[in-house]
Order: sequence, then structure tokens, then C-alpha cells
Amino acid sequence: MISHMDDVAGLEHDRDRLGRSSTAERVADILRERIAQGFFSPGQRLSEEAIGAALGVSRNTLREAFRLLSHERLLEHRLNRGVFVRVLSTDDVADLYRVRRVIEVSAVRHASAEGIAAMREAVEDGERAARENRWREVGTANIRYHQALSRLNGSQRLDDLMRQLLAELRLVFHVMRNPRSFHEPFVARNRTLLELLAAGETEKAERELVSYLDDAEALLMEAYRPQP
Amino acid sequence: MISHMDDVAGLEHDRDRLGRSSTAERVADILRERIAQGFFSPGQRLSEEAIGAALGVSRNTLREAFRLLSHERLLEHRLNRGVFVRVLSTDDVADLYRVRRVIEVSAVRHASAEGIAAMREAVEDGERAARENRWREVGTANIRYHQALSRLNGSQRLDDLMRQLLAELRLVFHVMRNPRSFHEPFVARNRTLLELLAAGETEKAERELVSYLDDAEALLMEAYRPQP
DNA sequence: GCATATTTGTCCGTATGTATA
DNA sequence: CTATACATACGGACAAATATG
Repeated sequence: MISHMDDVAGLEHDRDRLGRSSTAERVADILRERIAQGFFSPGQRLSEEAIGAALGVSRNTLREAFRLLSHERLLEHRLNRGVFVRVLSTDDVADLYRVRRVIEVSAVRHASAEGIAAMREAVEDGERAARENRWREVGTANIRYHQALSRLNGSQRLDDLMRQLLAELRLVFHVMRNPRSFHEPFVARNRTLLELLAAGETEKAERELVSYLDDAEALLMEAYRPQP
Repeated sequence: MISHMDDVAGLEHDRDRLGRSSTAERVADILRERIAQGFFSPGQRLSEEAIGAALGVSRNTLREAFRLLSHERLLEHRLNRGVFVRVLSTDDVADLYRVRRVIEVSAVRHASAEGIAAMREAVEDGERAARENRWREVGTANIRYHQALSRLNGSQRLDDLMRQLLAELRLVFHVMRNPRSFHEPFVARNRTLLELLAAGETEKAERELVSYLDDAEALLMEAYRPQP
């Protein structure tokens, strides 16, 4: 019943969630979640027919959902070939970290008390999850931490960009076979950066952040070597 | 003949341009250009039927083009109401300038010889156009100048963001009744910033840039007062 | 407030073009 | 080179929402 012929990555479980605002957006929400959680792997082709049937929507509607996700760079649209889950190149990863440096370094210079409080919550959630060996939640808290950091800029558009950017990076995180070794070092460094900001040590914080991002990028690149 | 019943803002003139890659993208290119040049005004509703007929494409294809432009924030999609040319609020303008400050200030810190050369070309084009009172081209050169500045960051994603951001700002530029008074002061300031960068005066350049953007924003806000 | 006309949202069937085995 | 599978694009249909009188 759960896995009959038309089922695609368990999509039929989401079928009942179709009932609110715009159909295409709801389909996009479902697919976005599936991609983030790794049910669809980078490079995999998403068939219009199979997914449309599994979700019970027409191909026209599904194509609109594909468009949405293509513009978030989670899917890649190749003309007359179909849509594929995005495969990030090492150049893509490098570019994502260039953008992170620009946004997050700027955020450090706009630090405010309320903003820092939101970061503190994320740090503590991460520390708690780490103590209990829930490494996936450590990763989630880490993303929340960097979103809170980005929010110091006070710009909705930069928040959106950051959210999209971190969603893209999750495509890469799935290649890390050992989530603990990837997340563990940054639990303490999130705390370090936070306390530097709280103490008003802007320049030290900026240096720590740049080194933090350099190290994270290097770690990711190392694990990502095999791919093109 | 030029203006018969089905004609919408002269769209039929673009009909022969339909012949290359993906139809929806080509339609989006045409509409994007029309919006940038002010043929469609902010707040105006774009009828699926009228434009589809004018361009000779089906509603499904046109809707895909609308999606593309909605995600570039040039169009706004209201459920069951249709798509409208985006109307920027003063908050939107403020946010756009916040993003510009982050990206362009960061760019100043990444200045390189080749990048500065591209900026110099744009400056000289602008100065030439200003001497010959071609104020619209002054505006175009100014946009090229800031794109070249942004490119100093060395990030494709930031370039894309900047391009989109400047396209959004053009929605606002159309409310300026006197393009000369808006563009003229910045011809000289573009030159000033360029020479500071070329001389390696990074800190002075950063201060000049921030003051530049503050002034531009204030000027725009002033002209934009009436709207919500 | 009601009834009608218009427009969008969604789906379907089909013909054509394109890539790949 | 042929065959197959698939995406692209069209046109028509109907329901639902909205605008208009």
C-alpha cells in the first residue's frame, strides 16, 4: 500500500496536504522538503508524469512548481531534457561561500542586542543537541544560527537570499557521510563568535567569522572532491 | 495598422523576435524589456488573454513567462486576480538600498586592477552621454558602472542579485519626472569613487560610496513621496 | 445585496520537436 | 538511422473567484 507502482519517494503521503492556497506552490513546498531531506538526490531526474501522478496534479501545474524550484536553484531545467535535482560543482560551493562572507561579515558590523539574543537561542539549541548526540538537529540549529546572524543586516532581501543559499548548501551536506565530524567543531565556534559580538569586539568577531567560513568551506570541499 | 485592436503596448512589433530558445523565456525577455522601458507602468494589470493574443502564444506558455518575472520581483501575482507590474513601497526602496550598501561596500574592499578598468569604461560612457545631454544613456551607463563595481566581489550570485536589484530600481526611476536632475550629480561622483579605488584609498572610497548611496536613496525617496 | 460577465486556476488531449538508446 | 521516450507548446474546457452593473 505504501509502495505501489505510482509511488515516487513516498509522495502519496503528502497527497492530503494538497488543499490550501495555490496548488503549484503547495507542490513546490512538498518537493522542496523532499529535496532538503535527501529523498531526491542531486542529479536525479524528476519525471513530470510520475510525480504528477503521485501527487494527483496535472503536468501544467507541476511545471509551474518546477519553475519555482528552478528559480531557487534547487532544480535545474535543461531544455527538452526535463528537470533534475541540482548538482553543485565545486565552483558553486566556492561561490556560495563568497556570498556568505559578504553577507555575514556585513552582519557582524550591524550587530544589535535583540539580534544577538536570537543567535544565542540557536547556539544553545545546538549545544543541547550536541550533548545528546543528535547531529542532525545540530545541523538545523547551525542553519538557524546563521540565519539569525544574517538578520542583523536588517534586510528582508538578504534574509531571503541567505535562506535560499543555505537550502542550496544542504544539497552538498548530504554527501558528508559523517555528520558529526562536520558539525561538531562549529558548535563551540558558534559560541565563540556569539560572545565576541555580545562583548562588542567587532574586529575580532570579523576575523573569527572569516576563518570560520574558510574552514567550513575547506572541510566541505574535501568531502566533495570526487564530484565534478 | 500599428495600433489595431489586439495591440498591447506595441507588443506585436516583437512578434518576429519569437524564434529562438524556450518560448516562455523569450516572452519573459520581451516583457522584461517593456517593463524596464516603462511601456507597462507599476500597478498595471497584465491580461493573460490580451498579451497572449498580442504575442501569439498560449495562456499556459504566457503564465510560465509571468512566473519567471514574478520571481524577479518585476511582476506581482495576486491569487485569482492576475499579474500586475510591481509597485514598490518606500520600504522596498529602503531595503534595496540596504542590500546595495552591503554588496557595494564589500566590492570596494575587493577592488582589483581589471575590475576597475571595466568601471572606468562605464564612467567615461556616462561622462560622454552627459556632455551630449543624453540623460537616458547616462542612466544606463550608471547602471553598468554599479554592475562593474559589484563584479569586484567575484561572485556570480552577487552579480545576479545586483542585476535583479537594479532592474527593480528602474521601476522607481520612472517616477522621476526630470532624469537630468537625478542623474547629473552622480556622473562626477562615479568618477570620484573610481579614482579613489584606482589610488588604493579603500577607506576614503568606502566613505564616499556610503554617502553616495545615502544621497541617491534620499533623492529617490523625495520624488517617491506621493505613493504608498 | 444580487445577478451577470469577465478572468483566472486547473486539467486534459494532442501535435510537434528533441534527445538518447 | 530508426525507434522510443519525453518535454514543449497549443487549444479547448470547465470550475471558481472576482469584477461589474
